[in-house]
Amino acid sequence: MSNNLEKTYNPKAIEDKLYKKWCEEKYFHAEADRDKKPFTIVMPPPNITGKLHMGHALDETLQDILIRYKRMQGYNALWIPGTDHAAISTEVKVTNQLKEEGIDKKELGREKFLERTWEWKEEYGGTINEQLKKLGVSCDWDRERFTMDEGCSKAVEEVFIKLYEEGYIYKGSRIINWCPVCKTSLSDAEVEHEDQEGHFWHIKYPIVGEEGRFLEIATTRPETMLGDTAIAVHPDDDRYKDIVGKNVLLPLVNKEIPVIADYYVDKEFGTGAVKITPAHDPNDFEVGKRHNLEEINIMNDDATINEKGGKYAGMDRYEARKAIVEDLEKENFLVKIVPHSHAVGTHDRCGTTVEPLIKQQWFVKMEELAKPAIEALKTGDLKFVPERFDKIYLHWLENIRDWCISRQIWWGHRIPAYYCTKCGEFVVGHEAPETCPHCGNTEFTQDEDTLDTWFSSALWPFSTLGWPEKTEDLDYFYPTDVLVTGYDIIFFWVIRMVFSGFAHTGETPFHTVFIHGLVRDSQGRKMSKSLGNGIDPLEVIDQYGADALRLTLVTGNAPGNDMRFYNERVEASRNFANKAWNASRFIMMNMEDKTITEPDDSMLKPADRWILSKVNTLAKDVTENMDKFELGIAVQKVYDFIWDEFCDWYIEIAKYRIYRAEEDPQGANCALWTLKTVLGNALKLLHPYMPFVTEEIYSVLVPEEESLMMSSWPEYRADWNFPQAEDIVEHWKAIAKGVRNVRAEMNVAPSRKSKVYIVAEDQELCTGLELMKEACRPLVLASEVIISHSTAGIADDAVSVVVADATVYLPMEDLVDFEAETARLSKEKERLTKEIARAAGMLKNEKFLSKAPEAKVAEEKDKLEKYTQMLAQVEDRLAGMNK
RNA sequence: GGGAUCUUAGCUCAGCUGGGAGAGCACCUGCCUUACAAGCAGGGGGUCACAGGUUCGAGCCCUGUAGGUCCCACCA
Repeated sequence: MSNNLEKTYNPKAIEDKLYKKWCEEKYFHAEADRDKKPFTIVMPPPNITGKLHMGHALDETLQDILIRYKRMQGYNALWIPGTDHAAISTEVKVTNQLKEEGIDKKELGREKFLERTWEWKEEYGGTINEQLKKLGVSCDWDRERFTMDEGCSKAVEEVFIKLYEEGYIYKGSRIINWCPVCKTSLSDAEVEHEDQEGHFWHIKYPIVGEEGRFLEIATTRPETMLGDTAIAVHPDDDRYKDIVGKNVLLPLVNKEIPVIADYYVDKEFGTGAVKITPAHDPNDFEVGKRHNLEEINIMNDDATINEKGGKYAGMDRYEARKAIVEDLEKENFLVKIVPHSHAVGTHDRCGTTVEPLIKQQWFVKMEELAKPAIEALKTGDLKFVPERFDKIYLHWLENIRDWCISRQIWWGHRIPAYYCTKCGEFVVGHEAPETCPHCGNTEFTQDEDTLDTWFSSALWPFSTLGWPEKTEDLDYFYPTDVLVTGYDIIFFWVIRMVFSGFAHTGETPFHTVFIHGLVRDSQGRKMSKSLGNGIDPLEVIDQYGADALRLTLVTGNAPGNDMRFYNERVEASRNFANKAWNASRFIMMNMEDKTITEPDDSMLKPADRWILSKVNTLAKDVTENMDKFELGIAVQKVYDFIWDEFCDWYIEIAKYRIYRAEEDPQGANCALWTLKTVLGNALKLLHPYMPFVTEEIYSVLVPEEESLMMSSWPEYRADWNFPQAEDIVEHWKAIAKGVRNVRAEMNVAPSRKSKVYIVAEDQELCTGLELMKEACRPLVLASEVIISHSTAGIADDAVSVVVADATVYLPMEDLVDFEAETARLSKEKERLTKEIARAAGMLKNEKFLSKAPEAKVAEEKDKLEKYTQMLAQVEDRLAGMNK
């Protein structure tokens, strides 16, 4: 930056360079150190199937802001990165890739398939990390983990065995969600319910022994009638009371099934009679259990009808539906077809309609495990930001059902259960036993199933720190501090991490869950591959820089809310980076060839004190906001400070002394020192949000320091509190605004300078204003500024501007339209009259006086006084005009 | 069916424990003023969805209404 100063900020020229330096210097690395307080975040591991999308960009940016902030505050900040093996997603991807090569997964075999998947992981698994680096994330790459690496796998095995031995894991035959395309079971969380337009088929079943009498049922899935084993009605339903206990004839199948009574049935819905298919519906399964009904599975794993389906065998479930409806119609069993929309479960990874099936699966018994997780939230050991997500968390945990953890796929942690080849009994353990405890056999085969991908990520906060070993890292960094993630993943992951933390480490894995929303497109739609409306963060970085992207993602949005993303917003952020860059460029240009020293306190002008005071307050406010996770508010304050206070006012005021460096080197030094100091602090406050541009500027501004990211966070200091200086500068600002305003209204050319008279009664104010007279002269476009107590010597028709405690006069008779000036003053009079009425009204209110806080009452009194005085001045002016 | 959340300027959204309505973009006017036209200065524009209530005081708290979004849920 020093020699060839680029006029606009060019992120490409610095980002990669700085990131490389940070890595080389090991700034991101953290080791346990008992002299420092730890601050730990584990990164939600991106899937190895994925590439960086806006959701990641947001998630990682928030984490990076927190970790950089805490690091600067002196914490031993550790951020652990890693990736997730994403069991089903990856298996689907690799399977498809093989398919394109004409290779069938089954034929390839398990071993070869896994080899292939590992290759795939090596090739693509790391790309997302490279993309993350473009964002500037300061995570500890030396500690990068993978959910299927040795340590994590060990943790998974340990947990499985432990939970099994404690009775929390069991194997059972239960109805589960089955994906007929992926051919695996799914947990409830992996099933998405979407409303689909379907039909209600009304079918009549002949009642056995009552010739000509039928029982009419309504169903959305006629094909499952092949597996019907009963018809259920409500016990109190008078329509059907007499036929409970009788049999009906199942059409097409020609089998007699009983009519049973069960409270599950809703009398008001449909016909009040429900066909019961225990093997293909979760409710029917429950009803079947209560009534000891036979469970007839009529489907194969690919959702075609099996041999139990008679003539329909071999048909797909939807073909079978069509054929069955046709046959029912042919044989006069179909009463009517009514359009009906209802919720259909689909697999969240592939969109296939889920088929409820009875299967042998492994489950985690949840009720007991959920209790400490519920308790933690209630006691405050765990909290959500924003709080409203408490309810979602609690509702899920309080209604939790057992977790189906086995998957019939190959990519994942294999279940550590070993089956005796002779008697078929199994043993759970780290490896197969020597001999079967049941029959003495010595041959075993391991369970073919793998575990739900979330089973391993549930252990992430402690498996990454070495658990189950009792490592120093675990002892020092665990529990972690904050978990940052989207609300869409609370069920899958957050809840499972919390109960796992309690079950295996005895404590919550983090004390705060910081939840963010989704990044949507400019029209508010979810970004998706199918819509093709996704915006690639890397392209945004390429075009505008990582800092601009990061700033965009954290501003203009309240925590937990979704946000819309569009380039105009990034442009605004980029412009801000450029603004900061240019302000710095200006300062650097003027600092060249000079040694800046800290001036004696007495040398400081009101403007210097004012801006020091401002940046000091800013540090305090920003820290408070960040501690409350109000990141958007915090950075907005820094933005406003840099642009509106520092650039628009302080730099402009400082120019006077800078340009007179030769006549007054001490004054220039004083201004430059203040510029450097204040900018340095502002850069620190901005650094967590915009790490690259701030680091680059800082390295030139403060070359004596090693790095901005490793520097210390500004703290509020009592000696940088200058209310009097602030008062003077605020007066000057009001004067400048008033002058500019009036000139603009009168269309005075900017090039035309005028004399500016400031008349104020208060001596102290006059003295204060006088101190900055020359520095502020350009701000009021003045040829000369005259400050005094009286209007003596000012032409009667001079234009006046009334500000608090003072009146400003601009003698521009030739340029001013007399009528326009009268009108303007009248308008001003009206405004002031209103303000006075408002304040006076409040002060007349007895209740206000007695109940409002004293400070508020005093404030209103001050305003009343101020406006009254201003009104008098305006009226004076008007009287003068009308002479 | 249960729950959450939103409704504020033309657009997208902030607005922390209640104390004179804000930003960015867009728009209008004037400026290439030696850091920045990705800029500077000035300006217009809002019944804070609606109706009640609490309060000295409500965009903010309470109740209800309307509309939108999302999540959960075993009415076949």
